[in-house]
Amino acid sequence: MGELRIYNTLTRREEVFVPREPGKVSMYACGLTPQAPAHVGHMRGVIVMDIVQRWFEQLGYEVNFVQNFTDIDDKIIRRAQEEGISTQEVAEKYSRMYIEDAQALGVRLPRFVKVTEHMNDIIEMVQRLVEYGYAYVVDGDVYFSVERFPEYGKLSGRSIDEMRAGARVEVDERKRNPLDFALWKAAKPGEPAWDSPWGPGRPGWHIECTTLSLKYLGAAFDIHAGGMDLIFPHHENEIAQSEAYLRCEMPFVRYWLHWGPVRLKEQKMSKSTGVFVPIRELRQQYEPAVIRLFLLSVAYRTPLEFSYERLEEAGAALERMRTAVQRARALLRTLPQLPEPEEVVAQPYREQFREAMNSDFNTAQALAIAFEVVREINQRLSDAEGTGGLQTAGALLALLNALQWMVETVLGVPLEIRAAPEMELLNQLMERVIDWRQQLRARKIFDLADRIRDDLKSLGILLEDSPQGTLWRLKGD
RNA sequence: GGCGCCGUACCCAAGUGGCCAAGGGGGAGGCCUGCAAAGCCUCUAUUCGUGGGUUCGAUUCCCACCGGCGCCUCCA
Repeated sequence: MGELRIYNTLTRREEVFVPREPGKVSMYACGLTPQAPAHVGHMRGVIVMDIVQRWFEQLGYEVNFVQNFTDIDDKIIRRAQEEGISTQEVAEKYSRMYIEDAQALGVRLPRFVKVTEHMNDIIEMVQRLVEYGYAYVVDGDVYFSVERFPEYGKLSGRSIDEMRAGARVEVDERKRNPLDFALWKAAKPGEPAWDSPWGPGRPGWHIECTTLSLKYLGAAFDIHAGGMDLIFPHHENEIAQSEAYLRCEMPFVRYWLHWGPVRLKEQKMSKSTGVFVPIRELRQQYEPAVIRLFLLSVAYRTPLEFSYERLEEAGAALERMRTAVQRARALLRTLPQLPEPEEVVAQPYREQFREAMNSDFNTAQALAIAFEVVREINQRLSDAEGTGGLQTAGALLALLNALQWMVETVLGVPLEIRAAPEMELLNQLMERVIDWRQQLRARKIFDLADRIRDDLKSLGILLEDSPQGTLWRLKGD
């Protein structure tokens, strides 16, 4: 049970993860088309991949994580026309915004690669597919012939016949099969275009991921990830063209990982439907820690209903963790020296947490373990307050370390209260305020002491009295 | 119509063929406190959509039904 198991969409089962190369993990996530601000649905993928990467690192793997920007396509062209700027400018603008959002959420950035910087690679790959007989040319367009790839449909679990029967797309008469998809699209007048053996044009939708992932990660790389809505047709088509390109001698990808959709008002959050919450907007209202906690409170494959109520709950839960950490630290600070951590106390929790993460990155369960640690920390703090004894200091430290490892290192949720430059000054000021108020309380001038507490509360500064003294903290957002 | 997923307490949400069905939020009571706050303790699913079946035993496996969702078209 000590090994990582990942749900593989291809086999529809959880499988023990075995890397292509010992000690190394190669992974690719389909990035977005930078043509509009990213929304919460995109953010879920970003956070999921961050967690996956972090966990692999904890397991001792060296991670090579690549993600693309599809910086040329129909939507970008349209957007450029709307905004009156070039397609490069559109892509640049929204890519930068995306990176900024990801960083703000504490995400470790993957290696980003752009489609427009790899046109030669793409053209070469399309040429090969034509050469091998998997693709055909019509009027400057190049199409992949799904019938030439017998395993077409293996990822999404459908057959060519089934799909043809239920096809809702209008049929392009030039295609041999309605499911055939474009590898290369001839440019229409006025569109950005690149020279190719078939005339000026640009890549079809799916080819960029094949080209880029194979270029940077090689064949049969470990993990290919994306939202569930990409399973068909995007990833299905990627498999077809990639394995055709590899002459069916080896698989394109070892493990397919897909996260569930974020929904809003009972409907999938999506740019096309106009039902979405931009990350930008959310970031103004909630700090990254709360957003991450919200997203991680549900297993990554489960659809997640977006709601401000859930966000508020995540905020309350985070505050519970932070309060425990703060109290524990305060107690430890009163000791003449830091005790030796009593690891045996924290070990079972670490084990359980590990097991949860190894179960297909089950962050919901992992979080439950973290909260059990919080409870034990609080219990020990209560005991210490009751008896005035600090016998448990070593245990407390071990638990605190474990909690920080779980929540901060692995889940990437910061437990530190924000570290603004003014914080130091505020610290010193509060130290004095608390001291003055303590004197009032000692003289039983409670009305004034209470008024100080109330006034500070209205400013968002909470005071908590305890036998060990008074703790203060800023009210969580 | 086809493929697939889900239905667990007031809300969110893990999970397992058989120990008390995690955890968070909320609520109730108690303890602590000058009062608060925080915290601790207890309680809040004899039960896991409904009806069958398999089994010594099912919430967990199978079937049917009801309800919700995703994909089949751009989509993270």
